[in-house]
Amino acid sequence: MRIESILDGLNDQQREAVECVEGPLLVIAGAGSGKTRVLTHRIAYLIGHCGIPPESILAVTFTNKAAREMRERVEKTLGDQAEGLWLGTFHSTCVRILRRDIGHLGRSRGFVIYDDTDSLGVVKESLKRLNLDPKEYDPKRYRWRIDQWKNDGMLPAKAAEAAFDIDDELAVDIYTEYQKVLTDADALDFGDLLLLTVELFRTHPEVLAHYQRRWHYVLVDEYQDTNRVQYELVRMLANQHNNICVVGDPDQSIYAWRGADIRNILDFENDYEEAKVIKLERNYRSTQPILAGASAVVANNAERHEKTMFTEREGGDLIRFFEAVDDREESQYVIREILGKNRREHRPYGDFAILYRTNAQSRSFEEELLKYDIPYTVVGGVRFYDRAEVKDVLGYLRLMVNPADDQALRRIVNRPTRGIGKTTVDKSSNLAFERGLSLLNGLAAFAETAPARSANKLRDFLGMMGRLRDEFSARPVDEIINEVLKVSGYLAALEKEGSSDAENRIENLKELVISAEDFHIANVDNPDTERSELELFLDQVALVSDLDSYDHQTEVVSLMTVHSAKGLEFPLVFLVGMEESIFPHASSSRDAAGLEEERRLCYVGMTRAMEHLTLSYAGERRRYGGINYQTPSRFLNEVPEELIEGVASRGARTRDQTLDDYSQSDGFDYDYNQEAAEDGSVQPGMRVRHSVFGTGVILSSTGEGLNQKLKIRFERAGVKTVMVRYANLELV
DNA sequence: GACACTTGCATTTTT
DNA sequence: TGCAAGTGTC
Repeated sequence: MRIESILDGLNDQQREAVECVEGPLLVIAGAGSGKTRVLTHRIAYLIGHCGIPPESILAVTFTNKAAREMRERVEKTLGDQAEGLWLGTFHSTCVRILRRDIGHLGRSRGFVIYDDTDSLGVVKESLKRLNLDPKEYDPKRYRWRIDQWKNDGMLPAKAAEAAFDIDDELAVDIYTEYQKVLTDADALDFGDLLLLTVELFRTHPEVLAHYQRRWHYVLVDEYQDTNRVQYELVRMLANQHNNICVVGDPDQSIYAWRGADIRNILDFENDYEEAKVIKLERNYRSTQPILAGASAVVANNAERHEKTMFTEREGGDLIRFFEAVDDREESQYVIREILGKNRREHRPYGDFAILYRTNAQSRSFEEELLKYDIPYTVVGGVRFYDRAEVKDVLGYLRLMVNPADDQALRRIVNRPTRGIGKTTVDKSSNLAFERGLSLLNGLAAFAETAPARSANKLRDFLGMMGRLRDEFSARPVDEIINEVLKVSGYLAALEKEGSSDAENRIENLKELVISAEDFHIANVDNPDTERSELELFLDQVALVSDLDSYDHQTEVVSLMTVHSAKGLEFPLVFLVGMEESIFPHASSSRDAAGLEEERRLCYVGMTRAMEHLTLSYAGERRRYGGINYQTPSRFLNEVPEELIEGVASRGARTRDQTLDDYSQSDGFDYDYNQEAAEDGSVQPGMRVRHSVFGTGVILSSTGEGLNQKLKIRFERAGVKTVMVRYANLELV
């Protein structure tokens, strides 16, 4: 491998980050600065130039998508030279370690992975065992608390030491019970995957030593989002060789609420002696106004690593502000802009993204997109593998692999309904608890004494599960799923229902079978002698997110939360709902830290845009049934005036005008109230009234006719730049 | 045990 | 307002 081809096309800082191979390195990589590029080229450089064997390199990311993209890019450069490289998410890395070594902790290697729903079920079960009323003791709150402890690397014993009041002590009791329930079910939740790996390393230095010997080079992506356990994990692994390279951007740390600790990245230089720091400050993504606007906003944060981003994409459109009368007008405006740009400028729909703070905001935009038949995808929301029908089928599969999986059993025991209801399950559950059995065995025990009718139903069910387990566990997954759908009566029940919803579910199940086929095909070449295909399949689906399957399609508008948009980019971005209480969100704005995280989130949202950014807000908005009067987000005031182009609301007229009016014309109707501009009579020095900004004096103008841009000093609103085309101007 | 009705609740969610 | 979980009735 020639060194030039690896270093070609990198700027000086990127190149330095790639070549600085030994010792601790922190790469502060601003938005759009080529972070992934640095990581992948660094790996290629290590292997292709330095001759480091791929198996002594570990690279960890947060998402499967990031891992996949990095792997693809590395393989593109190195081909099969990269074989043996360990590149995965934190969670998948830990799963692999635990599948091999969890025995040292006295746990079984065949554990299943519980998702959030399962883990909430475990909290409920724990409350029950402790005789606590779930109405008085909110299960969600305790799940949250337990999760915090796990993120902080604390098992129940540690948590007990740190508990500060009676309520927290009770939470420790629940946490203790929770871990017992998990262990009984031979299950690990997401937090356990990390926590137990760290625990394993802490208590078994010889195991840690094995991995330290193996990995001489450790790389971590999105380091600003690491929590305490992840921090410790990385630290332990890197401790031996000290060749640790972390990449991240403190300004894009937006997961503190999930336990991420921004200090991990801010303190890197103190934590690792003689750490080198390289800043990537050149942005390759956005035009100057966008980058300057976003940077100005985030500069208001106090807790910050100073950095100055720049772009060579000078010029470009100003950031557009749109003030709508209400949420409906906001969505109409956005969708009409999309439609207009698509038709007039032939912008493919894939160039557009609508970003919002909360998922609930997607609705009005979806409705509008549907009206105009514009193709779109909503990222996030319900994951494919979280759909009820998919989870049901997976429940059967999980139970086949692990008969102790009580959460899976509870889910599917009466789905489709087969006459095994709440009473039967409750009785069996009590019996299981008394005798220390799994719920499945509890059902079997209960069948012994139950009245004939329920006993028969139970025996049918147990027999079916037994047969599935004995005869199908070792088959290809797609075959197993088809068999489950058949013998459980699941498919038949859906077909009988015949509703469109049922048809939808059947479609989803077909999709599941297809993904199982794909998995089978991919797996044939690379058989794991120790674990069955079914087990591997379940591991994989437990660790995927909706975002992982998100493909940037060229003809589809993307809708998602700002959180989901991190790492993505779009030529044209609408960041909507820029209002106090939404963005920043009311429940995050109470303390300075929460507000700063919201501001970083705003920065993330704005920097997704490559060419054009519109920030919109509505004066009133329907929320929770009632109408709320909204004030513009404080973040809007933080964008420098000279970067803004204001666009006026169409005000009352829009509200009366129905959409049909638009679709009957060509959908565009911009020639309202332009009397003042039509004869070119608008000139600097004139006084005008703007429907939103009030009265002001025109300072300067550029362009002609409808495209004329005016800089106006408003008495109340300050200096704004508006376009005659959009502004509702009146001469005064 | 199944189904209709009521009630409470409503950030973000890489795994 | 709109949904999901929980409660009450047949």
